[in-house]
Amino acid sequence: MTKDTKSKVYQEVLEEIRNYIVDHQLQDGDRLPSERELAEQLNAGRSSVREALRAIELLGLIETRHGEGTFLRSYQPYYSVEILSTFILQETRSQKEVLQLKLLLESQVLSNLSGQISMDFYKKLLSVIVELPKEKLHTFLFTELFKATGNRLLIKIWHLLEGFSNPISFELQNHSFYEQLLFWVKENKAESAIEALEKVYTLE
Amino acid sequence: MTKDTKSKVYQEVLEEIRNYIVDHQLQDGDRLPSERELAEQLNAGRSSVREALRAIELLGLIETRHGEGTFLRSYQPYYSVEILSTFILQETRSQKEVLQLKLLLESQVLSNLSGQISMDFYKKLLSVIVELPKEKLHTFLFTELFKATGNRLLIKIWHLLEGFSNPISFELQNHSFYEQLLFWVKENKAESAIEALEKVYTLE
DNA sequence: CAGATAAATTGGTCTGACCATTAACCTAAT
DNA sequence: ATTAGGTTAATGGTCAGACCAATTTATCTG
Repeated sequence: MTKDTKSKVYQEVLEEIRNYIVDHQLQDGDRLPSERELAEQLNAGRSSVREALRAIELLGLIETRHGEGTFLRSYQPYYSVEILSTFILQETRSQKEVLQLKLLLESQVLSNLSGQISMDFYKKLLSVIVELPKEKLHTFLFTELFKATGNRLLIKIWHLLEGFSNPISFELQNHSFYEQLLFWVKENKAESAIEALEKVYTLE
Repeated sequence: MTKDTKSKVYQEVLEEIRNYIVDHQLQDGDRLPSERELAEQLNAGRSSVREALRAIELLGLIETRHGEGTFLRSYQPYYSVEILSTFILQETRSQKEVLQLKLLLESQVLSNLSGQISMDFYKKLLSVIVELPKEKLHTFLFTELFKATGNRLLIKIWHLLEGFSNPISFELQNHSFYEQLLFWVKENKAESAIEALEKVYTLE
C-alpha cells in the first residue's frame, strides 16, 4: 500500500482550487466560487474548504472580503514572509547577525536613493526631523527612505529586524547626524552616509 | 474606531501560537498543545485554531501527526513552494522585489568573502561544481558561501527568498560562470563578480 | 514480567447553526 | 423619473458538537 494516498482533504481542495483557477483562466481580481459552492462541488465539508483557503490566503495568493467573496490577487508574499521571518528570527538569538543584516539593508537604501531625492522631499523630511524626539529619528528617516524605494518587501523585513534588535543606544544619534545623513544622500554621496552609519553600528 | 482592530480569529491564533513558541522556547521537534487545548486556552473555536495550524503547516513550519499531535520542525518549504510556483508564473512586481533583495544578499556575501577564501576551500568547491547538474549550481555555491560567512540569519533569509522566487532561467548559468564567480571572489575581485551577477539578474 | 486489551488522547472531517458584512433589490417620498 | 431608505439574499466568520481514525497510555490477564 502506498503511503501517498493518505492525503488530507484540505490538501486535495488546495489542488482542486488550483486546477479551477487554471481551467477557468482566472486573473487577479477575479472571484472564486463561494465557500459553500466549493464545498458542494468538491464534495467536502465547508471547514475543510476554509482550511485550504486560509492557507492560501496566508501565502498571499488570495484575498477574502467579508460579504463579497474570495478573490484572486497578485502574489504578495509579505505576510507569509513576515510570519516565516519571525520564526527564523526567534531561533536566531544572535543580536550581531540581526544588526549586520539591518545595516546591510539600510546601506542598500541609502545607496539606492543616492542622488534621487527631490528638493521637496528633502525639505519635507528635514522639517519633520527637527521636530521629532531623538528616539524616533532613526525609525522615521529610514521608514520614509524605504518607502521611497518602493520595495515593500524590503521595508517589511527591515521593520521586522528593527523589532528584533534592541532599541540600543547607537540609534540615539543627534538630529544633526540624521540631517547630515539625509544631506549626503541628496547630494549623491551615499558612500559618506554609509560610512558614517557603519561607524555608528560598530561602536556597539 | 480603528479599522485595525478587526482581525480574524485565525490570525490572532497565529500570533498566539507564535508567542507560545517564543515564550516556551520551543525547538524543532517539540510538541505544541493539542488543538482542543489551544482552543480552550485562546478562547476560540477549534475550527479557527485548525485554520491557523493548517496555514502554518502549509508554510512548512509545523508537522502534524494523526493521533500524536502537532510538532515544530525546521523550516521546509517544500509544499508551499510547489503551490506558489504554479501560481506566480506571470507575476511581475513582487517577484521583482524578491529578486532585488535576493541579489542584494548574494552581492553582500560575495563582497564579504572577497579575498577571504582559502585555497583548500576554493579547490573543494570547484571539484563539486564540475560534477553538479546545471540547475543546482546556483543554490549550492551560494549556500556554501553563506555558510562560510557564519551569519546564519543571512542564510536563512536567503533561503526564504530562494523558496519564494521562481526557479527562473537566469539561475541556469554555465559551470564556467560559477567557476569564474568563485575565482573572482578568491582573487579579491568581488566587484567583478557582483557586476556579472547583476547582469544576469537584470537579463530577465 | 510480557503480551494482549481497553481506554483516553489527538488529529481529521462533516454538519448545522448563528452572526456580520456586503450587494442587490424594492418601495415610497420627493 | 430620481433618490433615499429599508428589506432581502448571498457570503464570509465563528462556534459547537458529533463522529471517525490513528496513536499513545493505562489496565488487565496469563
